[in-house]
Amino acid sequence: MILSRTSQYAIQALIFIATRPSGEPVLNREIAGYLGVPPAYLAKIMQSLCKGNLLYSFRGRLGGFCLREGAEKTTLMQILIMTEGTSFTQDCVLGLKVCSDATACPMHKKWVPIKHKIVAILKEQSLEKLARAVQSGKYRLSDLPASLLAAGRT
Amino acid sequence: MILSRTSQYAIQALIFIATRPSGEPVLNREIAGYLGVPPAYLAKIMQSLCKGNLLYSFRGRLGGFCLREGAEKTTLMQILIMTEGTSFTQDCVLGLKVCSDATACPMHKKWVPIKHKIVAILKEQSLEKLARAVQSGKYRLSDLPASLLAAGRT
DNA sequence: CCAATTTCGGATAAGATCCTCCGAAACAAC
DNA sequence: GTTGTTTCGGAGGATCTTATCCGAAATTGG
Repeated sequence: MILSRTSQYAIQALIFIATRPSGEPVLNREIAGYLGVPPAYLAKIMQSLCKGNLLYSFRGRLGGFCLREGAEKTTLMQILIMTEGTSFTQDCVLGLKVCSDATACPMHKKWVPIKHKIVAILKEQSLEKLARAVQSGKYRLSDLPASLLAAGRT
Repeated sequence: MILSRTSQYAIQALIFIATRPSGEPVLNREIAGYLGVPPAYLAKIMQSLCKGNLLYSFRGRLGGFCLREGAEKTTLMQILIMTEGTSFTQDCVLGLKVCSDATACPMHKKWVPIKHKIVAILKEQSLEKLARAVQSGKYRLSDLPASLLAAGRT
């Protein structure tokens, strides 16, 4: 798998929040229900996204999570650095500790352009943009069928 | 990490064997020593590569591993399917169980071309080709300094 | 204040990956 | 046959990721 579950859940959750009216806290329970992911685990991820200054959290009756000001501009690259660390676009494909243009593994020359392309695409995708894509109805954020999702919303 | 340790060790080991005279068995101990990887673990990986019909194994005094006939033509893609399964180039980036052109996640359209490019490159790289690159001296297969590697060879 | 709701924080369990160990089997050299 | 070498196969441990649970703290509404 190219991305950890944690990263996938984090991205999905953030996009979901970005599709909702900004400023209105969204419940962890609602997000987990919509995405079909384990609520207790998602809660941990949400916590770390708060610590990463992407989200505000509110406890109690009108509680939940919402994006910090400006967080709609966050790119997938920034999110992944938070969840996967910096190494995931830097490490050598073959696992060599040092692998640069000067001292390269036999895949280096072929791999570097791919890596750059991936990073470029990840930096292009903002939460705002991805949320709009979902809102357009052309793209999905969840495996759950639309009928179930609509039911959960009421 | 984009590739599992197991996959990395497998690829490294196979390329290493491909750099050696074909038909002469190479010891697991020698491979592990050259690559700087845990010998007992590598031994398990070698076993599975035998079962995958990439290697012959010989026990006893003149034992070791060598490539099966034609195995120099094996591509990285074939090796990775053995070690990672078929999912690693198929799965959705965001983790959706179903994500196709018809019913796509918001990253799908951007991601698919990258995935195809990766697969294309993996299919281009044969053990033969990679071994020659290492033999040319321009590329390295190991983190260990050349001085140690030369010492180990005697 | 009290009750209900929600996140927080820590502990812990389940699963996968990574890694080690050891006896057994196969093989070569003597 | 004996000895030394090597892979084979199974069992187990270490560590990381994924996931669960629960009491505590914060917040709202009555």
